Amino acid sequence: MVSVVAVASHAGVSPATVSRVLAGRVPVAAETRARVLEAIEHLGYRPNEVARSLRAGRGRAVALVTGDIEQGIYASLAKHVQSELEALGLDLLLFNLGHREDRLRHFLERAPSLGLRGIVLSSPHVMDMVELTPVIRAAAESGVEILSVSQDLSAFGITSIVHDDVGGAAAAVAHLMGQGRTPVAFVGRIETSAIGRARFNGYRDALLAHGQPVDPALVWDISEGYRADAGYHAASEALARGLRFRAVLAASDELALGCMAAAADRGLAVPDDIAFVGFGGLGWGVFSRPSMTTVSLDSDAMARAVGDIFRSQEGGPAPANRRVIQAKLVVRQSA
Amino acid sequence: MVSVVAVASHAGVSPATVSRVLAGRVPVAAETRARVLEAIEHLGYRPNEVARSLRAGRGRAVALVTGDIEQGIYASLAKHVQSELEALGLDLLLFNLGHREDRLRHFLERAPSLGLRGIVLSSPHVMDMVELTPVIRAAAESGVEILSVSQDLSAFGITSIVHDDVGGAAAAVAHLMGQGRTPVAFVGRIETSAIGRARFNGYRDALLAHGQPVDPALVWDISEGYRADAGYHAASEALARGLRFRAVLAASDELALGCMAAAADRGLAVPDDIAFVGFGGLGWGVFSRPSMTTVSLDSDAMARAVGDIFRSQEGGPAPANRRVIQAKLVVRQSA
DNA sequence: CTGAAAGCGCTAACAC
DNA sequence: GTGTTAGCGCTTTCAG
Repeated sequence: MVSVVAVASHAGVSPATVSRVLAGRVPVAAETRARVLEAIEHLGYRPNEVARSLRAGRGRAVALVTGDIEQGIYASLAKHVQSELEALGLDLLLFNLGHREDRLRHFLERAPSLGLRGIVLSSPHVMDMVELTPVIRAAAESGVEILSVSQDLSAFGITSIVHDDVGGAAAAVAHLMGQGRTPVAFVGRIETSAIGRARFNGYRDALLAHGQPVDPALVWDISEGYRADAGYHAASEALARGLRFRAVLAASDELALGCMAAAADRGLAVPDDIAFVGFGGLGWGVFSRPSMTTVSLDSDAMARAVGDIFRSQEGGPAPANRRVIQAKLVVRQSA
Repeated sequence: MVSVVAVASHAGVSPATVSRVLAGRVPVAAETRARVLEAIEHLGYRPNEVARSLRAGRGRAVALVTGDIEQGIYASLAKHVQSELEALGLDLLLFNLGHREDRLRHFLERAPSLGLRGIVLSSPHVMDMVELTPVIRAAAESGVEILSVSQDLSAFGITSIVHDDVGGAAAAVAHLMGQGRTPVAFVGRIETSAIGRARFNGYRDALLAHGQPVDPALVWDISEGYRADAGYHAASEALARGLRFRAVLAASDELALGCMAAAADRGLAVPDDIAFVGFGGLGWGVFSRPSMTTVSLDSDAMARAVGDIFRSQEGGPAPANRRVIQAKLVVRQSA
């Protein structure tokens, strides 16, 4: 690997000067700079990022910690965050928890020694903040910017970028009520999911606001993950038990798809017999049949907000400790 | 950050001894080791990975370069590869090309300076190997292990892990022929996609093997991406033009979903009027209605093969230059 | 405006 | 078995 020393000797200057030309913050004689630039070009020199990181005390990587990258919403977030970071000259380290939340702690403990610039927590899982706080504080003190995307941890002093899950769920319920599709069931109140809980709260509050009861039998908890199979099983069981409901609000598009399949398998018409609303706004929702009405989340806006945090680190104004992104109901065929 | 020096002084030994205890390759007196371990524990010491990387000349990160992480198959691959790498103590750097292939070159140029352990190329895009070869060679010479996953680049000396796309496509065609669903159309021969091309070749060869003509009007190129909308538009147009076909083989599950939507929108019955086969075997395919017959790809097996490469780097036997993973037809309702 | 020198944290030689 | 030393490649004082 060609180093500063090689460039320096080729240009007949000292390594320090090469470094100065690279940094561009200190004046260097135009003629000297030209010679250095020529040498860099000639030798194909690339500054060693590892050495820079060691020197600087931190590197240029930001970790994205997801619950499950296979779920469309996290994949979408990963895409946009990567793109945003790249524009800032930062790299994205991907860490997928795969619903094994104990691994989060180990990762956080490793963070300072990895020289991470930041960590974007994007797990829906309810975290044991009592256990995690010391680790997070240690990381933060060593200069790692920690933020939560999707789950609100601002109460714990962690900058959070969240969707208006409550508002989104409420909009969905209002839409269903407006069509007279009651009762409305809810699927996806995973006990361990902070997001599932928030969406459930929005559903519950909206029902109450409309003077509707919240029927526990119509709230389907699922054990883990927001995958289609969980939705299928929950809805199938409800239908088998003869529960009466005219609509289902699901905590993810995948869950909603599973539910719709269960309805279809019983010969029910969507949305006439039962209407379905998903959460996420994933691309394929347009092409399911019936196409999916969904509370659309804006990964791009979330990613831009993440970018803002890291931009502000470079001297700009610090963004708010809590940033809320709107969730918008997209009405299609299923409701 | 607590360093070796701090640990050393706390344990009353030299930094080198601490390092030796950590490495575990050199004998250290049991009593000394215990003192060091105690100091490490006591101070909460974590070796600085950046310093290690600088010293060792390379780090512990492997980059996964995807075409589009939002596509289910790449998200799935990312998940499994991350998990596999983690077991090896390696981190995953995610780089999403987003179909802007010129960025690949820049990334490859940066690779050596990032101290990457390896690069997993997982883009379907046809690469300009004439342009890329020098960059790849430079990276390889600096110790970065480069491998291609999904696209066969073994002819260029790049270890490749590929699915049997040809065999998978052939199995799909054979299945459709066995049901008498001819003619069979193909969607997704993207000009710039090596994988789309491979799958098309399998389709073409299988048709010919069955004594069927390959009708150019039934091969739908799409401009970019394997998204559902492209499939929808291609199939809609074909139907609008009155083209006659009884089945469609799509180069991705997303494309197939789009095609099925187009058929549904025209009131056609699936699979009776037209049958559809996707490519990928994504989880939600079970829950589309009709559920999707698909050529199932095995991201997990691919990831394990990737893991094998990096395991072998640590001294084991080097795996073959080309590894083929079977693609298996999964028959569901759509065909 | 430029050079010399120190040092980020670690480990591999090389002594002892 | 253990300590001393040097150096990975870079940037940043500190001199000049």
